[in-house]
Amino acid sequence: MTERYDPAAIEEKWRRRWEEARVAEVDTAVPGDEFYMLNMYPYPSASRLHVGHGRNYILGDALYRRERMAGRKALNPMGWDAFGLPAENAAIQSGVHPRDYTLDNIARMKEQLRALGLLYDWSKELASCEPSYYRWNQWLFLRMWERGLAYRKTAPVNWCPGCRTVLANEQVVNGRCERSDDVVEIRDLTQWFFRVTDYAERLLAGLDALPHWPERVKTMQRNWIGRSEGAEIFFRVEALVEPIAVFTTRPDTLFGATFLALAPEHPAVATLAERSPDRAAIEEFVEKVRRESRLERESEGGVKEGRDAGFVALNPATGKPIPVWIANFVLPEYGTGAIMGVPAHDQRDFEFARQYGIPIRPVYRTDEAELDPETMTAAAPHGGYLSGSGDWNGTPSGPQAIRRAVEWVEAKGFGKGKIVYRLRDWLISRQRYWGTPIPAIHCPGCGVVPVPDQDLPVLLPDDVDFFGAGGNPLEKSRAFVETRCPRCGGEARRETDTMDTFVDSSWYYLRFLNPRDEKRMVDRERAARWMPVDQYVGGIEHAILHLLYARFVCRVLQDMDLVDLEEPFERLFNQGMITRVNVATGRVEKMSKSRGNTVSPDELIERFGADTVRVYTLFIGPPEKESEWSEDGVSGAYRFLNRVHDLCARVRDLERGGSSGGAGSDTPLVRLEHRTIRRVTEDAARFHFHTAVAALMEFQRAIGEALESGSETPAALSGATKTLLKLLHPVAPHLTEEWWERLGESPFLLEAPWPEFDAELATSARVTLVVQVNGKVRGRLDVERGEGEASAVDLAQRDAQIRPWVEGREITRAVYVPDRLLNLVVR
RNA sequence: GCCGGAGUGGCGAAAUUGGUAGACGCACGGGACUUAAAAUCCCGAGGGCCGAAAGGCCCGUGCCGGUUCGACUCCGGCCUCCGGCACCA
Repeated sequence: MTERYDPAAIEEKWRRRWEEARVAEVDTAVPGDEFYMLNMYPYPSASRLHVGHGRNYILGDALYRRERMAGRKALNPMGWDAFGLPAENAAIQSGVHPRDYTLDNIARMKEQLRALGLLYDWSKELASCEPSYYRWNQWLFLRMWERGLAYRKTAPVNWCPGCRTVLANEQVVNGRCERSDDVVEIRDLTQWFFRVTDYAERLLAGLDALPHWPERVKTMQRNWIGRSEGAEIFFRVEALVEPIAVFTTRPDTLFGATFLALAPEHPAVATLAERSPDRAAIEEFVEKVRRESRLERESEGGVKEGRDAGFVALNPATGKPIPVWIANFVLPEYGTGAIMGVPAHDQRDFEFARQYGIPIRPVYRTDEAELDPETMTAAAPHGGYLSGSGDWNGTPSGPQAIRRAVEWVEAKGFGKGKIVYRLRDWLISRQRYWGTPIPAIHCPGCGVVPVPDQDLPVLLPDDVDFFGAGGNPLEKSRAFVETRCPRCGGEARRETDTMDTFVDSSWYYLRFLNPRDEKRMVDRERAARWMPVDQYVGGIEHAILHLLYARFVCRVLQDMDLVDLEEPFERLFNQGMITRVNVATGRVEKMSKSRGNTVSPDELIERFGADTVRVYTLFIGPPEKESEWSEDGVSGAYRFLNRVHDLCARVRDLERGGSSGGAGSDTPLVRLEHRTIRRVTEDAARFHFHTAVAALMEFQRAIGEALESGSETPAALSGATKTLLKLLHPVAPHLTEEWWERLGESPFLLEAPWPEFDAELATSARVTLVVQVNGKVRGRLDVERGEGEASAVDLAQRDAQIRPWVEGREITRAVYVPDRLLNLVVR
């Protein structure tokens, strides 16, 4: 009949045409109607994209193309999160230099992005492993150091004695090194931190100013920041000069504090151990807990364990002595690393107290019912409201009582009100080679000295040894390590820690606006025009860390007056993951390289073309939900594009035959056309391309039927077909560009305006009115739009289907929803 | 335990504010075209019951209850699954 659909030829042709015309490149210096579209940049360790990631980029491209057709000047850049552990592991395992490995993967992934027909402004491309990028990480670090936002402190790390390396949590399996199987030690190392906790309050408050962020992400960030109001209370302890500070969210239960518990890591523990007759036992316990992995120690159902330190503290409220314990469930990094134990009003304290026979003393009588009666009678003879013994009127629990309790604690001089956060400072040090060198120099005389700005960038050396004795390869590079102190000129050592890759990704959205700028990190003026990012698209897995750090760094830059911007991402869209059945486990799991259930788009592109892969990937389901991948549906997408192709060919032949007659302005096809424009426009606005494609499938079929039956003029058919091409373009760009041109229009369809609908024409003239009797559907009436209630009731009563249900009964009520439904309530 | 999300045909799913449940697609069945197959096109289809058929009735959106003329949608209680976080004081 007609020529066959040849996706390979069409797609290569348009990839070239778009590239040659540089359609995606924008001059960020020239003002326009800016729309900044950003995909989270890919991490080129996985060597190939899989369809799970593919959905991110395909959706992003569809949104981008849609914005272009809406007439916006739109920027859609792509960069590479190029540093990181996998590249370094590849070097150790296969001897490939991380740089070669990374650049190789970038090249391959770029090829895949191109094959999918994704339009990026490659003139803005950046890779975080280039000195032109990471020098600004270093510059930022120095500025933060000056402001006290970068600092050093000790923190425990997983140390593998065999590899002489620090391990990531995920490299520790059952307390052993994943690679060498050595038992992992916990070592304290002095490391660099960013003081993100200083910004906790602002980061929390800022969430309220993000109406276009998914609620679930904001909730996750709120929980992560974890603000708690309470009080810091001081307990005098015999044998210690300084009192022990505890943090509690329930100062109102102070009367019920029957023990004090310290984290084994608490600084006072060493002193207590020294002065204890039981020193060996305490130290042994401390060591044991410290060896437990974080995971074990914090896991649900973990065993609570403690040792009585053998000393006594004074409860400031009762003046009575209480025992001091050391307990594994007290965490050193939260609050003060010490708690007051109130077994009557805290589940954990209760369990601990029962286990070790510590008295339980309720403060609120109303809470007694919640307590174990057995233990209560045995251990807690005392009861009574605090109002009786304290200075405030205690209403059990509640924010009111707590607020009053704080005031009371302050008035009595027991302590002071305090807000603590669950959020911890951002550990940016990595004992790795493949990252941004931290620009610091250790001088025996001057201490830790910053690298002067004019010496930036501190280049990552290429010739390092990945083998031999293990450890950070940078430490063994004499050319790198040996340097001079910038202050005294004496011999000194360079810092060999490198930065966490989240530093790279926390400001890259600004750098796309001036990627080759050697004079400054960010361009204030361009940022003022382009920022915030209008639409950020990425996976839900970055909901907390990346997005929180990006918000943090943005505020830091604002405080440094480098940009006038509080929040970097105005609209955020997080796709759900693509899942797939894992043959090994039989379970449906998220698609990931480590689980080995990935599908590469390459083979599908080869078989069906990129347009089919795009249509199917978007058709699979709503993008915000997770979707299970199955290849069974791909042929449906392919068949649809074939039908579009055939339809266009026939419309072209019709036009060649000489068109006669103008397009009708109010025909069934025209009305459907407008209805389809409305549906697709609205669906695309909420990223629901799956229903948009469904609408386009119906539209395509209707045009085909009209063509077959001759019920519409050639002009109407041609107009409808071109509308179909426009609406389909964001999803299937190559095929639609091709037929746009073949039907005599000039390229690019990408630059053609998005069609508009006429609200009047988008509604059909006749509607189906559903008739219910007592809420059950009993018939349907075909009526004029806007049919009145009286005549609808009349029609219904005379309808053969409906009559038997109402005949001989009294209609007590009629609910009429015009153009939709008539419900007759009968008795 | 806490937070978030979900549960609808054989499967992926749709139903924009409470108003025709299952659009669109996959797989399946039947038919057309073909010497044949593939491809393509057309038709059918939630379950049960009645009927020769046309057609009709009942049930049906995880479970139980409620509000309403009317509930996939709202409210209360529960179950299951997925994801995230967690002895956070």
